[in-house]
Amino acid sequence: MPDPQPRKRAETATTLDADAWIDAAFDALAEGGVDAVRIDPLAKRLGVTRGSFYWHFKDRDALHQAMLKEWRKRASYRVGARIDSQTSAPEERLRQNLALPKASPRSKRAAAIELAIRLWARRDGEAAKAVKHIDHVRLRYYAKLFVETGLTPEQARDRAFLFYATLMAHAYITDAGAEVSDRVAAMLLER
Amino acid sequence: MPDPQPRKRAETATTLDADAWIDAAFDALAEGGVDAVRIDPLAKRLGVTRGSFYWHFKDRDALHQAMLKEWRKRASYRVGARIDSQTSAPEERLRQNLALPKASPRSKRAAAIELAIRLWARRDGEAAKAVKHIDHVRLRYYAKLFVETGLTPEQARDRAFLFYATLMAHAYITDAGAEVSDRVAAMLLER
DNA sequence: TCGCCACCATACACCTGTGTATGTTTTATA
DNA sequence: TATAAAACATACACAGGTGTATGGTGGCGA
Repeated sequence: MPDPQPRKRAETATTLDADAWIDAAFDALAEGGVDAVRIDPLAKRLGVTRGSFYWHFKDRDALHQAMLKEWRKRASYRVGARIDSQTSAPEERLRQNLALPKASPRSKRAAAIELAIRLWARRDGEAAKAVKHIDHVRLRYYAKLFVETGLTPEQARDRAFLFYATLMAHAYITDAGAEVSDRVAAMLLER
Repeated sequence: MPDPQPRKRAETATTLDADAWIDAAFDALAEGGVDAVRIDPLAKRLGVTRGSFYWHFKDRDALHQAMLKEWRKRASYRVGARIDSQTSAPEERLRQNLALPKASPRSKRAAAIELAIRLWARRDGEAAKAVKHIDHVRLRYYAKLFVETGLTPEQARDRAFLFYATLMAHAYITDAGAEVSDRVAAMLLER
């Protein structure tokens, strides 16, 4: 996710470095959960020392909160981007949501991040709020699309749940079965 | 999970204490992931010192492997128990699988454990093997039941995937929607 | 070009966890 | 009840992480 937009020179540099810390933090999160988001290892990855971190963040918890804020933004953005997309047919947009996570390296990382945050949410209230919010946004969005395909609101909610569940299972179940989840997805869209 | 079966007196005491460590380890796993499975905190919970641990286990990794072994046993047992159950109707057995995780305290813990192990599996090969195995066992079992309801093997595999996905979503999505997942489950069984 | 400030490095005190070596107590069996 | 093994406690060396205080450096604006 490159962000080469310069606003003010000084401010860009500051923001960019804080984002670099956050990006590295997400890498660590994907690999080992929240507890793996440690300052010293991140500093080694970034080629700097702890001094840099404590310039951009107050403490470790500040980084955690910044990560949650960033995740909320990204997850909401992905939904919003599809809403504003030109491909107006709802079936097509749903199909895109299924096509994207096709075992790409990025989607694997995203799945690991979601797993880590969901586990994190079991002990952290803020993380729990973020997960609840994102789940709500996604389910609302999927239901909205299914309504546009002609289903009743109740039917659409049920179908959206199944749709979301299929996405999750496809991402979390290691025993692939790619063909199976493909046929299942087709079922969800064409019935 | 009480296990009041005495085999030999001495051996029972030994086994019981090792299991006590493993049980406490699962508590820590559910709350904070593998990294939270630390010897000293566990010792404090159990009211003993590190000396006890290093009597029953070689090192921390030995405890981790023992946990994976135990999880494989439990997860397989749950499926096996339903297979040997008296309620022979496959629809009824499927319904039981849906009814059990009804937000009970135990099922919440089990869900957290599964989440933690799935995240763990991203960096540990043994954990990955265990998850893959359990997923396979469960999907096979659900598909078998759906075949008994009259579906073709291919239909049964698809339906089993949806069924498993619904279970996972019900356990992992915090934004409850209990009614929705109930209606969805009914759909999966009655169509 | 001079100084200031953003940015990072260094050094320090402290804490928590691991693993090991060696006591000390309990338990069971002869 | 004497005694050996089982089960746990204690003490130590070491590693890695957090936070803070303070020192260094490079760029850029007057």
